[in-house]
Amino acid sequence: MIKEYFTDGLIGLAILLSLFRTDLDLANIHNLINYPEVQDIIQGQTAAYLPANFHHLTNIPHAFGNPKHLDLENEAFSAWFNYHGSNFRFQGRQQNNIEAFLVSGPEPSVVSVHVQEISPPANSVSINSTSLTSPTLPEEGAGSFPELSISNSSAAVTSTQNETNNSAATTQETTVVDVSFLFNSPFPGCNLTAEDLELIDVLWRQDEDLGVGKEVYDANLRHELEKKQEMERIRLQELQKAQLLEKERLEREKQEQASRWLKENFRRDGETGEWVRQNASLDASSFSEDPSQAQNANEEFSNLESALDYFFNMSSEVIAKVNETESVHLNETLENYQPAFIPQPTNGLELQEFQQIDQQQQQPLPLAVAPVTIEHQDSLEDSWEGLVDYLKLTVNSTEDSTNTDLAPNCTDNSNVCEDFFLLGDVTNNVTLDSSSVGAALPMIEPLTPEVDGLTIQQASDFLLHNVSMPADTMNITSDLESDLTSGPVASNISSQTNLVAELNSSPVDFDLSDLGFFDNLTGLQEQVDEDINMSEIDDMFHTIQSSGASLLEPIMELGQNMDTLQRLGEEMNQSMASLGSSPSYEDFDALEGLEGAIGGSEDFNFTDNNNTDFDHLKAPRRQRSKVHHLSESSNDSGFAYKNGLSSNSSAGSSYAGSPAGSAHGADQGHTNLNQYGHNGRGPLISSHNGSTSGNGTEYDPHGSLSVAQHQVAHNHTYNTLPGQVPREVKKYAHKEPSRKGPQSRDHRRALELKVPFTIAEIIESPVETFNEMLNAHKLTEAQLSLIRDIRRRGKNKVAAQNCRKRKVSVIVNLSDERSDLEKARDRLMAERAEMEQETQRMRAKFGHLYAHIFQSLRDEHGQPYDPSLYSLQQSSDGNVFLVPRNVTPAASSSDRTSRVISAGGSSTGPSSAASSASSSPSTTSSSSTSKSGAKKRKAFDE
DNA sequence: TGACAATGTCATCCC
DNA sequence: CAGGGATGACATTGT
Repeated sequence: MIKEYFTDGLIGLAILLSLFRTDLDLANIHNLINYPEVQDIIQGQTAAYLPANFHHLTNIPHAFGNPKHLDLENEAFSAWFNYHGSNFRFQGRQQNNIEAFLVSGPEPSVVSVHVQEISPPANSVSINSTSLTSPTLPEEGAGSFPELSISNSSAAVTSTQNETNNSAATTQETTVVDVSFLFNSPFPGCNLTAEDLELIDVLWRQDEDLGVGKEVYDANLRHELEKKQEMERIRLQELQKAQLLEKERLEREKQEQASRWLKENFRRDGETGEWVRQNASLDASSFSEDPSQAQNANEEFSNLESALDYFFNMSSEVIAKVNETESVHLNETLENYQPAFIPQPTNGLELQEFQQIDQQQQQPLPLAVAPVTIEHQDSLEDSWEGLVDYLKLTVNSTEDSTNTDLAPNCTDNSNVCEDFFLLGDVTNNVTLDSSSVGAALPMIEPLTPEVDGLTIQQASDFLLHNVSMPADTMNITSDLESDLTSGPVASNISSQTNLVAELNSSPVDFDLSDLGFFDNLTGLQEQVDEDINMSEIDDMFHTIQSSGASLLEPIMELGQNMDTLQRLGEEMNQSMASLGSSPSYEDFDALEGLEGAIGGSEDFNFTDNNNTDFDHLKAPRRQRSKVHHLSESSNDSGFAYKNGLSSNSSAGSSYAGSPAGSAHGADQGHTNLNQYGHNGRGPLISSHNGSTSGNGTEYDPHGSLSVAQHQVAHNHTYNTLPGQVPREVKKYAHKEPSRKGPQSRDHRRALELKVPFTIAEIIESPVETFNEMLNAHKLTEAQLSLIRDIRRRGKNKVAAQNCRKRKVSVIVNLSDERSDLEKARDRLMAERAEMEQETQRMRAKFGHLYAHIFQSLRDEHGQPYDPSLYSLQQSSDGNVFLVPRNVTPAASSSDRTSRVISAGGSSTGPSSAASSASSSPSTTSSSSTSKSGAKKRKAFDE
């Protein structure tokens, strides 16, 4: 509807605004302009649906190179506008009132991360009102886009200055406002006045205050940096490829050697497929555990175990390669090929730590092999059995990715990682040391080919977020793993996740994670190391279950947005539920009772397979019971229920015709409901004759028709032992004649009137037969009436019985549904509580990390930022920004922003004060309290 | 003997 | 339209 409205009514206005390239706020046009339709028209198709995200500077360098980009919050423009006292009212977009963002440049410290600032002119104290923002648009070129310069003075600027200004304008999201229609004096060639430069300098100084490096703004510097990094990346990739090729070649050779050795010394049993030693003389030598035998390549396979072990290791490596993950298997191979994988020690400390990790990871392999090989070296049989056992063990360990082998090592590994993080924490610096980054990359990249792009991207991106977020992701992953481990997951999954947690060098503990989180601000190697683990985890989960893999998908994306933390928890819980981590054991209660009640029905034996899948269990159960009930109802009474109730209430048909159900006495009557609840749902094997009358009364037809139709051995003897005769059967068997009632009355009357048919014949015979019977005999009117009444009453009696059975079954079903719903409710409530707990935990962790990061930030004076004035915000793409909080105009007098603005000369009082009262997108509600008309977004948020 | 459950019967609706 | 199923209401029977 909105679209229609705008396309019909406001399209003209949008086009006009597009021509003006302004977002003048005339009569609340501001709101209209922000509609996507209008933005679409003004800025282009894609820009309209992208929120003006000013945080994408590095990722989208030319996000604001859009010549149509609207920015009237630019304070310079505002100053100009206020100076001219225009009637126009410019309204800033509150959600864009980001005044600062924290970046960390390649310089080793925050303070030094600054651009080569342009020395401001001496007369820059007050900005000439006519010097407006730079309208330059580097993308468009100077001449191709004759933008406004309000200044009529076409002050000559040097080309260098112009270029610099272009860069500055680009990165500072300079307001592009074409107000030439106001002055009819378009600025030719984007030449800037000296005042423009002064303003730009002022703005730059603002940026410097907030620790913005020039390279962030300067596209040329950025491009150079990216080029350099790209070349380095290519070089590393080539080196890595060469190493991989070498490694593969060595592996192939070794595999061939192992195969050759196996063929020489063993033969494969054609029947069993087992490896049998060809020559017993090998026993003594080849199965000894003399370590000296494993010196050369051939001797490495001096015993079958080692050869097969190598094979399995190879298979593990293949798995690892397929997953494109450098997992523990690869680390195992490092034991043999370590020289090929040791990177150039550009950073001694880090390399030392890295090697420590490697050594830690390499330890378990011999530990795992040794006991097995020692154990089976006595005789051929023993060796054979041992081989089989070992194969099992090896297979298991292969499938589990040597989780058991790594188990004793994980703690040490974690400790190493912890130390690793702690070492990184020593620097305690927000910025990235380019040298350390460069040192870390060649170390890690050979092991992390799949994170290559990520690494390079992050190496080229010095924003705080890009180094912090993966760590955050890892922390979450650690939480996930811990939760999975602690959760009631199946044992194998649990072990897998344990392994994942072990493989993940990132400590699960919060404090350790915290350290890891922050240390990622100072170095990339930890992050990349964790990326390795992320890949490992991802692949692990792929190998565990697809649902498990689905767990990690959102996790990987989670690093993009901290807001998804809670969502992750929910997804995690859901996935855990889907994994069967929360099996609904209570659902088996009914089944178990049912199984016991049905007494030998094989259809429900599937409950023995320990299938914990709730849905898969319940669906067949209900289907089968329904099928049985339907057949039962048709068999039992011979009635085909026509109404809609039949399908649902047919469950009660199991109760139909049951002597236990129909003829039990008062002693059982009180427990009817529960009795039916268990008994009425199963496929009842009726032991009675399956008569339609069902309760064995005197006129129970026991007809041949019914008997012929109901040969199914239904057992309606509920709650009776196999050899026990049901009480009701006994009762009716012996007490039928004693029962006084309508049946006997009809029978008596029939006898009195000498009706030549039995009651059963009257009732059970089909209509045709019944009519033939009547026609075949000469019957009086009284006899005919009695016969018809008997038939009617008999039919109705059966119908009443069935009706009552159905009623009971409906009640039972409703009761069961209620019970199920109650159980589901309890389960959901428990899950909810669990998720809330998890959410709280995540919140607490987030708060802690937030505080940790915030306290680590320093301004240009080395002073920490005031948490009351600044806050860390994260955009949707994962960028983390330091943005000022919404402060009151009085408080903003001491604010840096306002200080800069006053130095810029645009001292328009309320305007400048309000300009500092900007807010982040997440605090727009609070920012709405400030004066809306005069708010302006800081120009340096790009 | 009354309460209660089971069952039968009737009336009615509906197919 | 008759036969018969379904069902509410009531009656009957047995415990």
